[in-house]
Amino acid sequence: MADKVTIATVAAHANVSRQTVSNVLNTPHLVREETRERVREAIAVLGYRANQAARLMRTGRSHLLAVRIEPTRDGINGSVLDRFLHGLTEAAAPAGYRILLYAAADDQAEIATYDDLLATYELDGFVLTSTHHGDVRTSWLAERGVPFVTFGRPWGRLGADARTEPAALSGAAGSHPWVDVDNAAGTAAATRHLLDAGHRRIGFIGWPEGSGVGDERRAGWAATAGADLPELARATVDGVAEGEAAAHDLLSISDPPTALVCASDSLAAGAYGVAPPGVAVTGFDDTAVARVLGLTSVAQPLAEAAARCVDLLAGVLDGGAAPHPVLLPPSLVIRQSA
Amino acid sequence: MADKVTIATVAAHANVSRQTVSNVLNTPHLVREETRERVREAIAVLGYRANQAARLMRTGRSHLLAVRIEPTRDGINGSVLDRFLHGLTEAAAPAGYRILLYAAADDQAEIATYDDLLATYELDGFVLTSTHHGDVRTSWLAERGVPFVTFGRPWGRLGADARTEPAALSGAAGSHPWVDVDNAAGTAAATRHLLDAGHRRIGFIGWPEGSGVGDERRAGWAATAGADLPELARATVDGVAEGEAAAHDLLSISDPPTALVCASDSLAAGAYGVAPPGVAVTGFDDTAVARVLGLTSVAQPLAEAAARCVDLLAGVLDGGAAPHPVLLPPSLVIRQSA
DNA sequence: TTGTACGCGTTATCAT
DNA sequence: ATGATAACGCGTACAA
Repeated sequence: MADKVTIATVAAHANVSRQTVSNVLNTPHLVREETRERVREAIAVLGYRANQAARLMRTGRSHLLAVRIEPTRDGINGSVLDRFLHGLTEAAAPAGYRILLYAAADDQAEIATYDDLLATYELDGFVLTSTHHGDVRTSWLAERGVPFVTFGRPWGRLGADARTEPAALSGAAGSHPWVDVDNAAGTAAATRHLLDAGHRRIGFIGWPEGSGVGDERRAGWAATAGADLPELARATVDGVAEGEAAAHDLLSISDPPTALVCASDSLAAGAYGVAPPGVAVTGFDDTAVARVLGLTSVAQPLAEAAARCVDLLAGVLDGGAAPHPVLLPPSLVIRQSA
Repeated sequence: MADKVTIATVAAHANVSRQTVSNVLNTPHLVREETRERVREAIAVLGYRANQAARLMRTGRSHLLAVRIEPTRDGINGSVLDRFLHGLTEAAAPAGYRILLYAAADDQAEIATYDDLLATYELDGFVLTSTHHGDVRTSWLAERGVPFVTFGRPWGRLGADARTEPAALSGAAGSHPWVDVDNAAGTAAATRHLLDAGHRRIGFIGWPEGSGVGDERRAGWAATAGADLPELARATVDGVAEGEAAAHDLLSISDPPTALVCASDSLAAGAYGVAPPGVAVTGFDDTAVARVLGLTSVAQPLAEAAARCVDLLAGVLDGGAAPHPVLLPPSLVIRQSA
C-alpha cells in the first residue's frame, strides 16, 4: 500500500510550495505555464488526489449529494426509483459529486435526517423525490438556504395546477429548481393511441384526488378522451387488486368503455387481468411487470431526469444561478395490451 | 439558520475545555460524573453534532460505506438490489455509518473507483454484490487491507464448491467476511414442495455452468429432485424469452416433466407463460413479477442479509475481530403456479 | 509564487 | 484522577 500522497508530497516532488500545487488545481491561470506542467506531471506520477475532508474543512463543500431511498412498496414501481438512483449516481460522478443514501419513515424523520446530514457531513445538496402537496421538506430546506432539487414539480397548495401557475413553472421566488416528467402528456399519448386504434369510450383508473402526479395523469386523459368523463373514471389506492376491482366496476356500467388508461402499471396489471379480450389497457412507468405482461405503458426518461437533477443542483452549487425547471416528455411503449 | 455549533461552543456553554468535551464523547470514564452530565446537557441543549470531516482528518475514519448500484438489467430482478440497498441504508444508520453509491461498468472500473473513493473520501469499507469466480475485486481490496464484506460467498476457483471448502465457510485465511443466502436450500425447498404436491418428474431451468449462484440453485434441485437429472435440466442466459424457449424444449421431450424449477423469476415468467395447465412452475427472488403472475417463488431475506453485512463490516471496523460468515435460509412463497 | 493562518475534532503531553 | 494546553491532519484563503 503506497504511502499517502498529500499536497506536500506533490509540492516537494515539483519543487514548489504547497500553495502553488493548490493553485494549479483550483486557479491554474495564476501559475506560470512551465511550473503548471511540472506540477501536473508530479500529480500524475504520484497519483495524487485531493482529500475531500481537508478540502471540505476549508471550503465548506463536501461534494456529496443525498437522496432518500424509499422502501419498495408493492415492488412494481420500485424499479423506478432504482433506475433513477442509478442515473443519479452515473450523472453525479463526472460532475465531481457522490450520492449518499438515507432512509426515512416519513417527512418529519426525513427533516431530522437533513439536519443530521448537514451538521455531520455538510452535505452540499439534496435530491427529493415523491414531492406532494404542502410538502414540509421543501420549505424546511428553502428556509435554511440548503440547495435542493425535486424530481417532481412543486405542487403548492392542494388543487392548484402547476401549469397555470407561472411562479412554479418559471422557478420564480417561492419556488425551487425541479425536474419533472410531463405526466399529463403521458396519459394523453396513451389516450390518443387508443383513439387512433378506434376506441371511442376510454375509461381511466387512477388515484384519489390530491396527489399531484395522479391528478396530472388524470388530466391528460380527460383532456384527450372526449365526453362522459366522470362516469368513466375510477379512483382507488394503488395496487393490483384495486386495479382489478376498478376495472370490474367500470366494465359493468351500461355502455362500458372499450379501453382503460391506468395511472400505474399496478393498476393496469390488475385491470388487464380481468378485462375481456378486445378491451385495451395501458399502464404507466414501463416496469418489468408491464414488459412481462405485454402491457402498453408510458415510460419516463428516468436516466435523463436524474441527469438533469444533477445538472440543476450542480448549477446552483457551482454557478449560483437559479436554474430553469425541466419538464421532460415521456414516451409510449406499445405492446399487445393496447 | 442556527450558528454552527462546534466543540468549542459546547465547551464554553459547559465551562470546560474543548478537550473535556471530547473526552465526554470518546472516553467518558475519564471525566468526573458531574462534569460529564453538565457537558452532556450542553450538547443536548445546543444540538451539537460532531463534524465528520474534522473527525476524519484526525482518526482516518469516515464512517462511510460504499456499495455499487448496478444498472437494472431486465428490471425483473432489479428490485432485489433495490431492497438490499434499502436494508443496507437502514441498518447502517444506527451503527453510525452512511451508504455511498457508486456505479461502475465492469470490475476494472470498479477497482479504479475503489482507489478513487479511498483516496478522496477515505471510505471505511465496501459492500460487494454479484461476486463471481475469480473475482479480482476481492483480491484487490484484500491486498490493500481495505475492509469489505461480500453479499455472496467467495467462489474461489471455478467449479469449487464452497460448502466443501472449509476455508471459505470458516472465514479462515485467504477468505473474507461474507453473507449469503443458501441458494441450494431455496431450490431444494421449491423442489420438495413440488414432490409433496405429487410431482415425480421435475425439470430445472437455470443458467450456464460457472456462475456460482446458478450452480448452487441447480445443485439444490438436483439433490432433491431424484433421477434422470441431466435430461431434465436446461441452461440458458437469463430472460423471459429464454425461459419460454427452455420450457418449450423441456416439455417436448418424451416423458416430459410435470413441474419446472427455475433459477430466476424471469425464466419462470417465461416458462409459466408457455406451460400448459397442470404443469407447475417456481421462480426465484419473489419479485413483483412473481407476485403479479402468481408465481411460487423463493424469497431471499434481503433486509436481513443487508443488516448482517453491516454487522460484519462494523465488526471489522470497530472490533477488529474476523467475523464469522453468515448463511441465511431463504423461504418459499407459495402462490398458484405451484 | 510563497508564507501563514485557519477550520474542527482528536491525540499526546503537561499541570494540578 | 481531571482538566488544560499544544500539536496535528490537509487543503485553501488571504496577504505579502
